[in-house]
Amino acid sequence: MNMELSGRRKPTPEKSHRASEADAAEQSPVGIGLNAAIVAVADDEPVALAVRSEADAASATDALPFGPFNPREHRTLEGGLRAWVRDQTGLDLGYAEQLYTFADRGRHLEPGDQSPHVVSIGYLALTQAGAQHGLTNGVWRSWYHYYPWEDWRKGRPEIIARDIEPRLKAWAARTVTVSAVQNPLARADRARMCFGLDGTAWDEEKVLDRYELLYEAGLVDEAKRDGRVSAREWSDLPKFGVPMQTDHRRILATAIGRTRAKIKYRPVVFELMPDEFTLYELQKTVEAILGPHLHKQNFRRLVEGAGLVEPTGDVKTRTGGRPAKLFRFRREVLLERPAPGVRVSAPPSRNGTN
Amino acid sequence: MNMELSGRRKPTPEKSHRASEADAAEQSPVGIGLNAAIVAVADDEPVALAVRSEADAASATDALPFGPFNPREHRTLEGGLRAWVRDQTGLDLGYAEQLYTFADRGRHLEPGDQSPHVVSIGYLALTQAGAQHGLTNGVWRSWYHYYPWEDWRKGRPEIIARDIEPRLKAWAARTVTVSAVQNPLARADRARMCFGLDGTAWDEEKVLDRYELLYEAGLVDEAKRDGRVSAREWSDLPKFGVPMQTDHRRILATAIGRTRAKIKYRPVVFELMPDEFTLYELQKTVEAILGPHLHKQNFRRLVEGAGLVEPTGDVKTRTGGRPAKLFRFRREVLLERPAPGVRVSAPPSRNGTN
DNA sequence: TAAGATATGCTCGATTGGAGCATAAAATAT
DNA sequence: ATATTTTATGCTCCAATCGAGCATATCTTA
Repeated sequence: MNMELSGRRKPTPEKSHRASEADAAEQSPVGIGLNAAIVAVADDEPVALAVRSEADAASATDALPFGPFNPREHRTLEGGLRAWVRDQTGLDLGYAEQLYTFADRGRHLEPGDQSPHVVSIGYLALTQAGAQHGLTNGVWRSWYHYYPWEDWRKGRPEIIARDIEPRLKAWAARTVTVSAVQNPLARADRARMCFGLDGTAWDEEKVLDRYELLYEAGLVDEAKRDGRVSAREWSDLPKFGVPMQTDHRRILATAIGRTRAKIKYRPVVFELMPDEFTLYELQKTVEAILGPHLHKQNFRRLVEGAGLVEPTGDVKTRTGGRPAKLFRFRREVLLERPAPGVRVSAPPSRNGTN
Repeated sequence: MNMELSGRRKPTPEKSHRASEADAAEQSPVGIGLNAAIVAVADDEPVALAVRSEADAASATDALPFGPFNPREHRTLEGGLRAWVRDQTGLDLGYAEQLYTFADRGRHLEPGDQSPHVVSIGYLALTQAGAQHGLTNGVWRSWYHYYPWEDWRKGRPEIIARDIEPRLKAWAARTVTVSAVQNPLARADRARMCFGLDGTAWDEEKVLDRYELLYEAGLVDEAKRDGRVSAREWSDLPKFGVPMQTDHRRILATAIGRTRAKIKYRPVVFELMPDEFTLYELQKTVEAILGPHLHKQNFRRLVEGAGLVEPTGDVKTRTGGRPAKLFRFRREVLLERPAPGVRVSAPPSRNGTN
């Protein structure tokens, strides 16, 4: 809930009433950067492509592939993105969608820093992790490397109860409840909603909210790096995931949340799959992304019933048991129903407390 | 489906492998503009705030409120937006969310035009249309002023069968089916999906897709203005909604689509309502946005059952019949369920042909 | 050849949500 | 006043959806 209200009132020149867009360029030249969160699933593990920031060899951190947007060279943002992603990593992106534009990174600059402002536009791309796609730079790293609290594949991750919950509660208690306007939700409530504390349900889509809460509370490394006061109030902090350059972890969190949401109402899983696959492989891929809460028989029924797949006629043997039929994505669904996706129900509250 | 693949391959300097974001600023200084699609519902009519572009008095067109983003003055995009929206229109925005960043507007420039590139970041804001909010500039105009084909309140709008369908079919027939790679969906299929032709269901969220299809087909005024070839192949075109400056109609279309989608899974309707309201007023507001496909009794049951509202104890008389109970939004739901919204089912195919 | 593993079909029951009937309580017409 | 109209609101019925489990098929492996 971005409810920040700016109290400032600047003088109103006549000109501000004119909707001439050319004004903007004169007033605030900034650089446009494109960040790509390139997502795949490799061996039932959800991964993202990371590169190493070499800006400072000593303190090299992970980063998302990044490139400038040059409007003279590329007509569209997405075109520019595809071009440098290919140059930089060797990947030809298939599916790509815009995520969010981040510009409020003043907090990342040292006071007095005069470096130019950069607006970065985050993109989500889905691809297959197979080596056949000619990756030349960067490495696939598990999502959960950066966000261990998101990994519910073996039940509720320990880090939540052990490291996160007590500190967030302490952080919440530390506050006078200032203006409810600026902070529409109290800290304790936000912590409860985000991390499913006290019996509240876990919402796998709130990836960004969770990361930002940890940032605000000063728990993730980026908070300390950025000089957040809240980060100075802790001692002996354990590791809350691997940090990334500037705000790349925010962008990747946005990408993960979007992927988890979108997979449910658009047939985007198939961007992550090879041409032919078994239904169980498909299920494993969905579970890698959402968490393992799927009933096998029902998953089959839903996917087949929605007309999302069709059998190729072949079977895949060596599955360890009865050979599985191979299926392919039925592209025609796109011409039939308006919005099919892999509908999956909410997990039956595997939350322990409830 | 933005599947455009850039075939270009530019030289790969060493530096492009470095993820230093500062590069961007040096390479492509552009202006950042913020566009606000400010949405409200007035007298059961969904409206957006429009200002008049005075750039050229002779050919004044409607525009969305627009302002530059100056990173030196504002720390966040949203903060900057709120500031100039207030200065320009007198409105204090409540709810606001980022929509999309548009940068590919080379097509809007005359060949050889050297004017600086502007990236514009679109925002959606929801507010109440009441005069008490001190509007000082701009006018509320109905959505359907700009997109008459979106107005299904009295059934399928005539303009679809009379003006749109035949021309889109002609436009589709005019084509050799070039590469299926660049055009993942054939023109005819896109037309059918977007406008619910030939018995296909109407998807009220596809507002942007519909507008962009009409643009591509050269039917909306902006296409002619931008010198689109497809626009030159028509004669005696009727009016396909009122045009707007540059790509503001795209932005507003995005806003409308997002509003229609979001109202279903987040309690955002209440941003459009006064503090107290009757359930019927709430229903009318939802219907203004989505179209009138709601069963009154069920709507009540769903809204009350979801715990979205609570009675104030008062009633509103002078409703023309039995006085209606007044309700208010139960803000506590935000602390309970993860994602409540005004769940409404798909319209029972009010499509005529099926 | 038996045991184990995976694939796949089918049924049952709870929940959800669409549709309509019936009644309550006001405004308005007669 | 009384009847009629209009809106509000409670309740029931029914179809579709979906979670859950049983049963069976067909392979691999010991």
